[in-house]
Amino acid sequence: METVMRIGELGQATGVDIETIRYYEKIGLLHKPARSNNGYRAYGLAHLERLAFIRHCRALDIPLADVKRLLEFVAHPDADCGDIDQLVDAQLARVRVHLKSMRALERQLVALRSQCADSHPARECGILHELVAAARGEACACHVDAPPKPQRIR
Amino acid sequence: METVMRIGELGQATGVDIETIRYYEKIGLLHKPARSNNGYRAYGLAHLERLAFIRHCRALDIPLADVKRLLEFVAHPDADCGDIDQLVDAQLARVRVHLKSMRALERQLVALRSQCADSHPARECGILHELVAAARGEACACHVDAPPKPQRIR
DNA sequence: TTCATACCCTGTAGCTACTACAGAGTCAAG
DNA sequence: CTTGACTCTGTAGTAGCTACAGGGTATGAA
Repeated sequence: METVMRIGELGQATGVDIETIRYYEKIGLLHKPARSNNGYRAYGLAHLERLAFIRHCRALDIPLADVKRLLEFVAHPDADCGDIDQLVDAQLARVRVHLKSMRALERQLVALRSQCADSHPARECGILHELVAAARGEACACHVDAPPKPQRIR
Repeated sequence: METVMRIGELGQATGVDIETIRYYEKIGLLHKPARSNNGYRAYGLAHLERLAFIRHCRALDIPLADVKRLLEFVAHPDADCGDIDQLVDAQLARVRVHLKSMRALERQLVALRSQCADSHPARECGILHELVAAARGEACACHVDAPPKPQRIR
């Protein structure tokens, strides 16, 4: 008794969009499935497991390139796993950097938000004033602790 | 005495990459500057201010489409600013959602990371085991409090 | 039988916000 | 007269999808 699923069922089972599944196949992350007589993709349990694995890694925001490497480790259990912890470390570092800037961002936006509450002509808008002043390098509510020096953005 | 800058100087003054400046011009965010005899872009103070404004908004991670709207408010100070606070609110909400998921992510990655320290065959790698188990919907170190139900990602 | 509808197929283009060239022209200093 | 730093245009690439267009297929109801 073999489990065979069409793409829609696989999507349902894993919570992954159909288009995304086809995309994963196209970039070689998901193996090409067999086809039914009508040309529909026919997936088995192995596909389900692999896709669930990918999905879980993506939920951890691990880039697809790294997911690919992890899948290779899964496929070759005798290979040395020396890089796996580094891969996770790198991901953790990325997340922490992101987290730090997000926290700063939140503070800045809260400060900015406090400058304007109601509707009125834009010329009287505290938010706009803040943004314009900040752009001029003046001290602003949202960047009180930041140096006025221009820094390279992303 | 008019201030005239070439693109490189403008980039230096604002900390924005030259290619990015041209990109902003192309998408209509930055006005087309006058040209010198040799065809080089010749920027004035207005461009400097506008670009600094954009840069500051981007540092707050405000999407370019919203930056465009803000610039329209700056250009039309008599217009009602009713939407500006909502725009900032929306941005704040985005950042907070992001922040929340990032915090969860960090916890999960830390838990995952603790499963593996040294180099050994992949079949013995705790990280890999965790990921595979998680993909199967079993309780895993990184998702102890999460339901095993598949959820739509992104 | 015919029709609606709910699937599925391929292929391509779009999204955000840049970034990275290629291939050419301009200009000042040595 | 050459070198090097700057500038120009235009195109294509990045991540990770997402959204079509334009077609085929399967199933139940009228």
